[in-house]
Amino acid sequence: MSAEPLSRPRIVAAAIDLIEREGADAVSMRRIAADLGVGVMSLYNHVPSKAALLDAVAETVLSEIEFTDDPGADWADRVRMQARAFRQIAHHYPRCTMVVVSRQLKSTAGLLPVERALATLRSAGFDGAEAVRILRMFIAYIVGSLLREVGVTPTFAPVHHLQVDAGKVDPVLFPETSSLLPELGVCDHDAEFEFGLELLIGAIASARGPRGR
Amino acid sequence: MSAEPLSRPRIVAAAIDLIEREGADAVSMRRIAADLGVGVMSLYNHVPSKAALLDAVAETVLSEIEFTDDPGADWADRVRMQARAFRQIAHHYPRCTMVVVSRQLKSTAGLLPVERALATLRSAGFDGAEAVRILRMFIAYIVGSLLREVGVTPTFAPVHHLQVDAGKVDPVLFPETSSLLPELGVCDHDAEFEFGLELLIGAIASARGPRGR
DNA sequence: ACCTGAACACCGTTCAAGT
DNA sequence: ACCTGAACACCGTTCAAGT
Repeated sequence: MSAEPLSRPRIVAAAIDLIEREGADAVSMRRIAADLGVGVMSLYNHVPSKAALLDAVAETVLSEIEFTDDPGADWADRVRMQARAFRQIAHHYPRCTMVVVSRQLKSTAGLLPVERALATLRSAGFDGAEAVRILRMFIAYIVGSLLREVGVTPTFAPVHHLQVDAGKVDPVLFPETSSLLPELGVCDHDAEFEFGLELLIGAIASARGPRGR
Repeated sequence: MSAEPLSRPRIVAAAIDLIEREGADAVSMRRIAADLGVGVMSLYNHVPSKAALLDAVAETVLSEIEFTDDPGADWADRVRMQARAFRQIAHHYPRCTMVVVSRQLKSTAGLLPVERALATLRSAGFDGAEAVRILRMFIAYIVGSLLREVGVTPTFAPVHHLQVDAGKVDPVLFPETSSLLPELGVCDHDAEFEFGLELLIGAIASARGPRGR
């Protein structure tokens, strides 16, 4: 089918394609090989195992984040931009998001974002320990937001099914939930994400001020 | 092996056991059947598919959260307690956490926590839309924190490997990261979680005040 | 109603053989 | 160095047969 030689990047790209087309459950070495028009075992010349391939998928998606950092800008603006850049994963590779988030990478693929975030927070006047703490908090919020956005987090947030079978939610047992079904049934992901982001940045900013820096 | 009859709860319990013992990857219908001392196909009399079984695992773990709500307490205290109760999942069923978080449930299993949270936020004076927004933000933060705690979120937070191969992090390319390796290499999950929780509660509290209620 | 073994269409990966 | 088919030890699930 393709004249190009088999290579690790081409295999990873095929895997990402397959995941976006049919979901992570559809991934198999045999399927990817078929998509590339080669025998299964050919893959193993470039990738040691399926697990390693999925790690490579995660690393690649992570490394494709476009961080356009403006070191001259306000630290809060820089944090905003970095958080939004990270969130782009969910838009560019929605069905890979779970793969990215569920693989424990041991490479340095995700190190650049970390470096930038730490530098930004240090420039805002936080010491090392504070910067790490704050970074972890932002990552927790962002990762959790991505999972909701990608439609994976349980029972909470867009509950279209509940809206549809509104009768299923007993208004006596769950008065608040059933009265808020309209609100629970829709979710403006942009607005939702920005709301929490601003809240966190605001909280961080006022934590920085009072302590006097 | 066991005199008790096969039943859905027994199958789910065996699945949870297996996940906690050997991880989610070890789960197979055949393995669970073997653990229960029955033929594989017997399982299908109580559970329609492996996917449904994993959903049941998620629901069961979710429903075992111990929410001890004190409706008389301060709303901030109630939010604190509910967030901590949710986090108990990571302690009680660490290796099931990813399963819980990665399954999109359509049952009402997780509705009770939602109801309680909404009621608490309404009692604090937030209107319906605000309560939903705030709940989603807390859930994002908690879910993201659980994933870090369970050791699954990529490259960030406890980077023991990086600490071990400290030589791997180029201090020229990643000055902040490499100088903060000690801080990045350890993580007090309790402290980390409480830090973000208090920050969020504080921010919510001051968002409530100014608007005058 | 519940259990079951055989069978089918898949998996990931090892190995020995090719070029 | 790279590719490959056969083979092995697994999968989830359908179906027909048992009780």
